[in-house]
Amino acid sequence: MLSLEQIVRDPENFRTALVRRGEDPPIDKIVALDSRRKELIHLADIDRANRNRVSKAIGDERRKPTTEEITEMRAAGERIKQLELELSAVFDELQATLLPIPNTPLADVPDGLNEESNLIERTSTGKTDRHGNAHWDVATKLGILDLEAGASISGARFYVLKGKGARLQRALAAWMLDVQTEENGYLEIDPPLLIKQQTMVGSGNLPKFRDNLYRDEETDLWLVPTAEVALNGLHQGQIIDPGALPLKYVAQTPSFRKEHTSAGRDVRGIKRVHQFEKVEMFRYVEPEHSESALEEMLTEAEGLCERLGLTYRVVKLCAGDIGFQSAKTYDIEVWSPGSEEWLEVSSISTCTDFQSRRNRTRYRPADRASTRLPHTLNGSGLALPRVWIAVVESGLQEDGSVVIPEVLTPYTGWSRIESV
RNA sequence: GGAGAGAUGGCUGAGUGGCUGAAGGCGCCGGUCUCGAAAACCGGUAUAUGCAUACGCAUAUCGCGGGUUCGAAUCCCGCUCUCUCCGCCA
Repeated sequence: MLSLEQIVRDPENFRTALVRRGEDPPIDKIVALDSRRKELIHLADIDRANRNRVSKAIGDERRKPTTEEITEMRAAGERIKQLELELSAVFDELQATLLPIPNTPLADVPDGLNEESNLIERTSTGKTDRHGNAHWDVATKLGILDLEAGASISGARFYVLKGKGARLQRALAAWMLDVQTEENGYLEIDPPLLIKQQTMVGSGNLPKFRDNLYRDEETDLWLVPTAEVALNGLHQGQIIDPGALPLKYVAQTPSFRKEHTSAGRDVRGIKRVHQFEKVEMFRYVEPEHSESALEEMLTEAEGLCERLGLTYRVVKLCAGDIGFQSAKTYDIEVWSPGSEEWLEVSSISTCTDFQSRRNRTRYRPADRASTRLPHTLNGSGLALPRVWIAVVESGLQEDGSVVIPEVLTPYTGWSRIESV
């Protein structure tokens, strides 16, 4: 959520920033609602202050209230109730208006309304001219991927990994978690996967993106679409102690996404599925450090691709292509020789204070200082099925076997996947 | 699922209708003392909103929501969460 205070102070600034994303925000409506809100607060406060004064006098003088006082105070109480009623309606409308508005892009985010305006920052030295069989052929033949079984158990866009295929994924996840916790200083978290509505609102996934989320009707809980949601909820409503920032968390969880907005796209293989594993990095930082934290996280995620020997590139998303809660995003894409395309395996964003404000997550910079909103950053480190695809397709040998990256062998106990 | 207990400030813990935004203690911050420190003593220590250039003033908040009352942390109703015991269960 954007700052109401700041919008009212400088409406045009917000309008301009949001237009860059292709949005036409109802800024005028917000400003009008806010001035009505202030007016109502003021009127109710006058009545309340008066009532408090009279009641206190009665108490101090240890007497019964007079008939006139009772009549008058009852009338005041009635007015207060009415004002509060309208105030709560105005507040609700203000919330409903603000919640679907996305974050404002940072100044250095490139202009553009769709992915064509994204900037390729750099491409690793690996080959991109290498072609091979697609993972759905290679892996099926090796007996490590069973798309039919996935479809039979759960339907389209579900899959089953078997044997060394399952082990490969587990090894990737374990290795990534180890790198993040042992080298990069993240604290490992194993969060709940069923999420309260309030927490989903806090991260920015609700109210706008309910179509892409799974939900249990009976308990009103939502399946995590990314661990970001849970890690972002970790401190909601809290005031983080002085000196505690930065907080760095990493979690491996499944991600559940309906993906029917993209029906018909990427239908083959496991590139786009309803349930996938992902290792997610998340940081809470002081606003002063959020830009450098973003660069660090990018470097950390790139390091993983590098050490897996994958060909990858870094893309800086344009204003129209960054996610709802993001102010600036880098994507990392790895080359899939089989399908001859770049696969997004990581998306690294700073959400500035957008999520903290929704969550009421605050921190105290120093003892006795007043609270501020921390910046939150998230980044995949990395998304598993796509890394799995790239590892399998890139490691494909002439004889149909697959050689896996050396960093993984301590986690697998073998270095090659052979035909059965 | 059944029975019971509880939820007050950073922590602990008083408080059954007005003098309680909230005693006392701990912690924290500042000061006195000291060569320095400890101890002792003095003072200060919640969040949010509105108004004001500002000193500041006002309002709200004692798990959450509603009700009674001139007035609610305190009385009534509903909910959530935590704890204990029983049942069930990976």
